[in-house]
Amino acid sequence: MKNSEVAKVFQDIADLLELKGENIFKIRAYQKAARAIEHYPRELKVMLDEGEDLQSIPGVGEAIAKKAAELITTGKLGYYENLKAEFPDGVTNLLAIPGIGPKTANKLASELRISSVDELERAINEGRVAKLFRLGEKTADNILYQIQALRRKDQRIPIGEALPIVEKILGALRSVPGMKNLTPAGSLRRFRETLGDIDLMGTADNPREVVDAFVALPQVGQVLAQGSTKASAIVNGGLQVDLRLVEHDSFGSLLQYFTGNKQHNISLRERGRKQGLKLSEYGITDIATNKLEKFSTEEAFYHRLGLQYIPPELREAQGEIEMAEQGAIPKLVELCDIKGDLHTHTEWSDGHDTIEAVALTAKDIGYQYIAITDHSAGRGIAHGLGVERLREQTAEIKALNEHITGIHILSGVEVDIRADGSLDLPHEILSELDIVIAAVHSAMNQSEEKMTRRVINAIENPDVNIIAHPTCRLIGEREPVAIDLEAVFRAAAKYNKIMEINATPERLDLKDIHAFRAKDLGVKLSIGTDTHSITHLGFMRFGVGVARRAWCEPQHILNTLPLTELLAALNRQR
DNA sequence: GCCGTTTTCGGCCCGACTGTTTTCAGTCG
Ligand SMILES: Nc1nc2c(ncn2[C@H]2C[C@H](O)[C@@H](COP(=O)(O)OP(=O)(O)OP(=O)(O)O)O2)c(=O)[nH]1
Ligand SMILES: [Mg+2]
Ligand SMILES: [Mg+2]
Ligand SMILES: [Zn+2]
Repeated sequence: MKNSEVAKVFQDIADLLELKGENIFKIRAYQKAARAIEHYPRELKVMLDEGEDLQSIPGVGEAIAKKAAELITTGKLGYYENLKAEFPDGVTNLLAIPGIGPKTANKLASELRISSVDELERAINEGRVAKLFRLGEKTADNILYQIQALRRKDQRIPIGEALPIVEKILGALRSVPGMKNLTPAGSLRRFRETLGDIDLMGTADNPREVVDAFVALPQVGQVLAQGSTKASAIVNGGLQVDLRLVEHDSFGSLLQYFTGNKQHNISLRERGRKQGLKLSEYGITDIATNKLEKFSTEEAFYHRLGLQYIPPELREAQGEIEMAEQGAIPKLVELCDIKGDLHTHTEWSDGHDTIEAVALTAKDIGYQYIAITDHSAGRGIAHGLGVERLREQTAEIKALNEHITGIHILSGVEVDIRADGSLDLPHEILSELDIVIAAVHSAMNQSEEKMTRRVINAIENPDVNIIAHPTCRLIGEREPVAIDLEAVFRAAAKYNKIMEINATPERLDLKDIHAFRAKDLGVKLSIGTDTHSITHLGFMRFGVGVARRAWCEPQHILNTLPLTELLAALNRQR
């Protein structure tokens, strides 16, 4: 059973306990544990197999660890089954409707016997909901609207899709009079791979005026909430934007609050409490004197708490506060540390541009080197290169290297890993190349055992340097293949092979928590854009974002090495 | 249910907005 499935069960337990009216802190404990498990860098099943204690996960104690073990080993959880039996099926679906919390859901279930979204819709249309105590016409209308919105919209948006839209919204917001220090926050600033909404913030002499001007923008549709310091609205026909404003001198504390994540904020605030301090978006209040201290920067805010600054990408409540206490936050890799791109395609296979165009664009970016890694001729790949074409390409690259200055082109290939684990090209040609990346492109529904064996086979192959997009997932479109990454990483560490962080925004593969685990096991990583057109070279920022969320420093990333050291490292591998 | 550099018991983040409220509960960020 996968972590995501375990997390779902605990989240569902939390929902059921809410409906039941259980102690709120017990509910929060389940919610916290569910989130922690969902984002934990190791599979709980593997931990159990290796006899490790699940209580090392923050928020997981004796009771939840025991329940998780039962769930994973037997596939069922008695406590959960009993709890579910107390409620009609599907009643927790009501809680997914924005505006409906446990009290309302409970009321709907107990007084109107409603246990599904469809039933709720009918009841509203028949006027039964508005008659309930403390509900009314407006509330009923709002619920109806939210039901329809929920049916339209497809959950979370990949960050790669969101960023161009965010740029447009930022452009429009900059024109709002009085708006200062406009800044992205929330999951967008933390660089999560998908975003639930777009959180933007700023400062103003008069926040209310700016909020009013925001909702009046032509791009802004339905306004979900609007007050004197913030507004939530649907922008560009779908995306929810949360805009928050404070006065100028609270910029640092607002940025801290609004960047999150929620659990990071709660943990930080609990820690502050123990020092007699009350933390909020307005600043830090000394509880004894009731004096509010304001902060213009986040750095000062964290320092006031005796903590090292924590980069946004690390604020996921996975031990970063304890590390900051000890001054142990690493200096994360940055875009400017990247010396070249190791995964690109040209018109020689399925790319759009010439080798020269790709190389010159890379040079403009400031890279020292660029690897051309077109596809091999394997099954399912259009325009892949065979031995002869690859030799021709190598000759052309050699010629180009002689007349282009300021950038070195590596000749390489992205060789297909066949279903049986063998490579699509023979040793003779692979050994002539500067770099060989290998990847799965077909037969993706193999069993976990087969797929794992297949990829480890490629890792063991002495011609291979890098395993590209190891799980083959496409965010929101294709699930990752079934593969035992723990075993793959151990093999990569043993054979000194590199795992790729594929920076194409719909891939981001390895993803953050898996890259973290690989790094922890001593596996070196590379970041490659998988460029198919020169504009894609800019995807590097997404890969760096993933690497930062994986706590990577420059030393963990192969392509932070300067050219001569890179070539030496590649040679040592083969 | 979790957790501990004051604690193994008794706390558990803090504030904004809405609707229906005659003073605040519910929900959300
Ligand atoms: N202190 C505190 N801060 C919160 C709470 N809920 C949200 N925040 C802060 C931290 C969040 O990152 C930020 C934005 O809230 P969102 O609901 O948009 O969450 P976030 O952007 O992290 O994730 P998302 O991708 O939108 O699901 O507001 C809370 O309950 N307490
Ligand atoms: Mg958000
Ligand atoms: Mg938000
Ligand atoms: Zn590729």
